Amino acid sequence: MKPEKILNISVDCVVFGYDVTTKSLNVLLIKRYLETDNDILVDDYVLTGYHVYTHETLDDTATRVLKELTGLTNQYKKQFKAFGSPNRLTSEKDLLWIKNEEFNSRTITVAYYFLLKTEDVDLDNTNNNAKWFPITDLPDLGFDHEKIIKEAYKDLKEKCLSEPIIFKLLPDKFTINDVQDLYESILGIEIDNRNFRRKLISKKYIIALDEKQVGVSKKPAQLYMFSKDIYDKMFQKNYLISM
Amino acid sequence: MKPEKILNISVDCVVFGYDVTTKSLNVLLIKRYLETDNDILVDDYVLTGYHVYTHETLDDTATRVLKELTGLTNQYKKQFKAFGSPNRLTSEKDLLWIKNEEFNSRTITVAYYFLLKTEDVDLDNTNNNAKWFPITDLPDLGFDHEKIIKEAYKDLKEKCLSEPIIFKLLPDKFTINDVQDLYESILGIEIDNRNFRRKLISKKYIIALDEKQVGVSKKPAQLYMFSKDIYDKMFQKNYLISM
DNA sequence: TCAAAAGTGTTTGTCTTACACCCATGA
DNA sequence: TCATGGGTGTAAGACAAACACTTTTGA
Repeated sequence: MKPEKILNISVDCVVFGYDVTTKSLNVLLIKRYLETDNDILVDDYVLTGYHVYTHETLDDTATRVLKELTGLTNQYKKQFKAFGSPNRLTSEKDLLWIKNEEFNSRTITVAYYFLLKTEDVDLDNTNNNAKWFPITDLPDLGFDHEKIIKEAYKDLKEKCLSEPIIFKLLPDKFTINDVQDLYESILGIEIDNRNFRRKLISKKYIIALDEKQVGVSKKPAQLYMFSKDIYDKMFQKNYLISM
Repeated sequence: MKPEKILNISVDCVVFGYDVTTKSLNVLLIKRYLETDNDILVDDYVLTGYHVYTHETLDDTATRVLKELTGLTNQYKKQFKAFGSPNRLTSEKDLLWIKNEEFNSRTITVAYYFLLKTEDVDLDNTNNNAKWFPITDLPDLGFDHEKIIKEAYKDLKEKCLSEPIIFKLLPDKFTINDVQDLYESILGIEIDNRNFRRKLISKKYIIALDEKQVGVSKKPAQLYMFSKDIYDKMFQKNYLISM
């Protein structure tokens, strides 16, 4: 039985990756290009996404979409919002583009974001014209995808304050300063290094390894890892009313 | 032009209301009943919900659904999750029920919750067999609506810790103990009255009125109100990393 | 030996917690 | 005058914030 697309329901994925060396939080986007003999009709970027198949859950669709783009499975994903405005795909450009595609202009999309390690993604093996863009410097975007990315980013900012999802963006072994840099990138703030260090090291689920950085041309830093096991065991949501 | 339903996309609404006198957080549910000559085929409750119309945004649909059930508009609403499992409507009961309705068994629903003051809802004027149930004592529920309610409740628990949405569930004039009781109901915890009082009163957006309770048979309590204006002005999300 | 980033302590103030009794009122 | 829920204060400990210099390393 051939899988059957639901023509008016899609899943779009905001793929976040963090580049440790440039200290940049990035989003993975796909080139959209259409021209006639004389004219460039469409030349921008969009999120990766696809129809939901009739036999799939929404989570399944998101997982499939990520796998097709990056080859990766088992990445952190979160469904954060559905977008369903009747005119979300009705700009001139978007209608032109849709003409060549198989989907309904009245499509509702369920949006997910993924957090993954950029080092796990090999863009040269994708034939999608996929490219990383810093969240602070996005290109021209098609459909309502700028809005979707903004919402994903907002949710990520909030979530990273209350859950240790930030480690999904880092290599398994990281330095304290890596974590601080990442928080600073995501939140757009500066953090005092001494206070941050003390706070992070005091968490029982942050484990110092018997290892230091290698191949750096300066003093090599202590490496740490995040223990999900310990986190899960000790963590109980603390109900501190702090509005 | 007659509004046209999208047959595979719906919005379901979890309507939360708080009953100050019984100190119970309640959900508004609708009776679902179907019988043959001999048999009761369906006898349970469901959330209020409806198809999305082609010209509507998802928010529009939610607003319309609430208005049709309660007559209310301008209530706090939040889209919290989309549900799209292929078998979310495929229990025997649900299929029987759907046969009499106009929708597709492969329907995706975008779920919202509303927070409102029970006193604003006049159930006698609705002809929907709608009824309030305590969140702690829900009846047998149709479709995947138990799951939807659980997720809504989870989101509410989290949100009420970081945003002052709790006041949407209270009358405009309330006592400190009302607020404490409500937090205790939602979170299922006990809170120290003196500490809570101090903390709440210290918020600049909690304003003591020149008024006390009337018609109570004990010492009447001081009344307060919540000032959204002050809250909005002073509030900037404080980025305290507290995982 | 130098450049660069890693790493380190203390103080001050604020916030959280734990805890028990008196007060004002209407019946 | 009594029953009921409203309202009050303090001390101890934990946590957050501000702040500048020394150390280690590879080049």
